[in-house]
Amino acid sequence: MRSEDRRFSLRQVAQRVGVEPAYLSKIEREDVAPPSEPTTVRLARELGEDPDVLLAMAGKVSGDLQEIIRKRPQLFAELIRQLKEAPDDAILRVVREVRDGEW
Amino acid sequence: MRSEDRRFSLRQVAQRVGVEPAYLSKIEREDVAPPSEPTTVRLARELGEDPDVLLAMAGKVSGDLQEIIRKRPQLFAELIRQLKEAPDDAILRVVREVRDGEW
DNA sequence: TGTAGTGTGTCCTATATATGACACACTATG
DNA sequence: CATAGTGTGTCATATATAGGACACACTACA
Repeated sequence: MRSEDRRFSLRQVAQRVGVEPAYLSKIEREDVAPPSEPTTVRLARELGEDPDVLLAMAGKVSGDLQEIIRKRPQLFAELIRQLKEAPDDAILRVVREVRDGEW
Repeated sequence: MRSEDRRFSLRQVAQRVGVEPAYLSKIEREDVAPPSEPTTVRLARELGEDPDVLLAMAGKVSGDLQEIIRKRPQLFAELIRQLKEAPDDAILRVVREVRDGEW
């Protein structure tokens, strides 16, 4: 049905996200540098995508993650570098362990 | 001995770091925005400080860490948010566990 | 066949980022 | 007391970042 597709036209999405259609067009075709974090996040929400994934595609890391790291730089730096080569499921195991963990 | 102190004069350090003395002066007094990542890292090395810590003070997160995160955004996002409130020693335990871990 | 909606190309601009250049006033020292 | 070295204030600037404005050509549909 056309009235459904319409909701995802460039202009409609652009309006909901709060940017100019022409700008959104260029973003989609990667004709311009990726948008700012706030814009990227609004866009992700509008498209039902994971903001962290879109931010990653934009070459960025969410500001809230950065803040967490910055509060204990050495600890997190070591942890993350340690996990650089770890397989996904090893990281997942750590995530669960921490979630269920007693400390 | 003066000749030892001299090595840490603004100008000497500035020269080794590769910036103008006036600029370094402002950086030290936080009269200007923190320098770029490369400059911050060179400065940290010159002062014998941990680059990750200086970067954190500059409100930044090392580019190599960001890259690691960006390669698996969901996994790392969840892990890091999970560890937001964890005490230092809990994180340290995870670090060791991963280091010694079999995967 | 006209009109409403679509995506896109070109040009422009405001703000932030990251730093340099240079002059100046002060201090220690030979 | 002259001079070599110190830190600092002021001004300027180059590049990057983030996005708006507007016109245009195409398509669908009434």
